[in-house]
Amino acid sequence: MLQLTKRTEYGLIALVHLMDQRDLAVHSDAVFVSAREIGERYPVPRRLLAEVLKDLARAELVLSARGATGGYSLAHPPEDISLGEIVTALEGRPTLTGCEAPAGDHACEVESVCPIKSPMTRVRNGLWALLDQTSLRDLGSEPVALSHDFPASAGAPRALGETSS
Amino acid sequence: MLQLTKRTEYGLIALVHLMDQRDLAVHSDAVFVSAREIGERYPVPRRLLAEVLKDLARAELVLSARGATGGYSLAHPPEDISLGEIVTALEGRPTLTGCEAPAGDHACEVESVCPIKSPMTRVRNGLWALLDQTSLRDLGSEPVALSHDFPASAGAPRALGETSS
DNA sequence: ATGATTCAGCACGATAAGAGTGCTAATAGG
DNA sequence: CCTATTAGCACTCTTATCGTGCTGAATCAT
Repeated sequence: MLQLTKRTEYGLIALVHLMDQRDLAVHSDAVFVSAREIGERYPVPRRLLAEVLKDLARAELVLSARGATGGYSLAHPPEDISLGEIVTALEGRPTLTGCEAPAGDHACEVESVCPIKSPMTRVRNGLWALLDQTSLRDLGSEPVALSHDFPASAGAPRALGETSS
Repeated sequence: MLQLTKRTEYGLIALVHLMDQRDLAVHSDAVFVSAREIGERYPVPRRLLAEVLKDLARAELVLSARGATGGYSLAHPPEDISLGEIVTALEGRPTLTGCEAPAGDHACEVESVCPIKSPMTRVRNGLWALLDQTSLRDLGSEPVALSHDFPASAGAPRALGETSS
C-alpha cells in the first residue's frame, strides 16, 4: 500500500496546528498546545491523536510539558522539520519491497536471483528524498511558492505540479 | 504503509523475467512464458504469482495465451512500460492521506479545516512522477546509467543516489 | 497539601487489508 | 481425447492498523 497511515495523517494535522500556533505567538517560541485542544478543533479520534503526539515527542520532533498548562510544542522551526522525519517517526522507513533488506537481517528470500533489488533501492531513495526535501512549512495552508530551494523540483517543477490525478 | 505489496513485488520479478526472455529471443517479439516456469525460477508462491499475472493481463501490460504452449509476454517494449503503470495495475493509485479524496466520493472528513490537503497532493504527484518516469527497462539487473531523460533526477541526481540507508 | 489537568506507558479488542490456496471452467496444442 | 495453460471465483489465514481503556507520574492552580 503506497499510502500513509491514519496515524501519520493525524500527526501531520497536529504538527501544522502547532506550527500555526507558534507563528501566532511572536514573543515566546514555546507555545504548548494540549492534545485535547487539537482533538476538539479537528474531527480526529482524540485518544489516538494523543498516542501519535507521544510518538512525535519520543522522536524529539515536538517538546512535551506535563501538568495543568502542559501540552506539545514544535521542537524546531517548521522549516527544519521535514516530512521525511515525521513519516519516519510514525511508521519507520520500510523498504519498498522485501528485496533490498539489510542483508544480515531477514534478507530477500529471492537472494541472488532477485532481479529488482538494486533498482528498487534507487527508486526508494528518490521517494525519501522527495519527503526529506519537503518541510513542515511547505505543508502550511497557504499555497507555497515553488520558488524556494527544492532540489527535486528545481530541475523539473512539472513533476510537482497538479498534472496527474 | 509507504511500501509496495508482495503482489507488486512478484509482478515486478515476473515482468523483469519476461523482459529478459524477450531480449534473448531476437526473432519473435512474442515469447510466451508460463506462470509455472517463472514460479520455478524464483522462490515465489506460484499460485499467487499466477493471480498477479492475470491482473497484469487485464491491465493489458502483458499478453496472455491459453493452451499447452501458452503463457505471458510483454505487451509493449520494456521502455514503454512504466513502474507507475505496473503499481497502478496491481494496487491502484491511492491517495497519500484520507484528505485529498475525490470530493464527491468519501471526501476528507476534516473537510475545510484540513490544513494538509493541497500540499499533500503536490507530494503525491511528485511520488507518482517518480514512478511514471521509471521504466521496466530501468529495473533490469544491469546497473543502468543515470544519464537518460529522467526529469526528476535531472536537477538533482543525488536524489537518486545511494545516499540514505 | 489538595485537586485538577496533562502527558507517559502499556495492553487489549475490533476492524480491515493483504497473503495465500483450492476449485472449476474455458482454451489450445499434441 | 489427453494434457497444459490461462480465467474466474471464493474462501481461509495471517498481519497490521485502528481505536480505546486504564494506571501512573508530573505539574500547575487553589
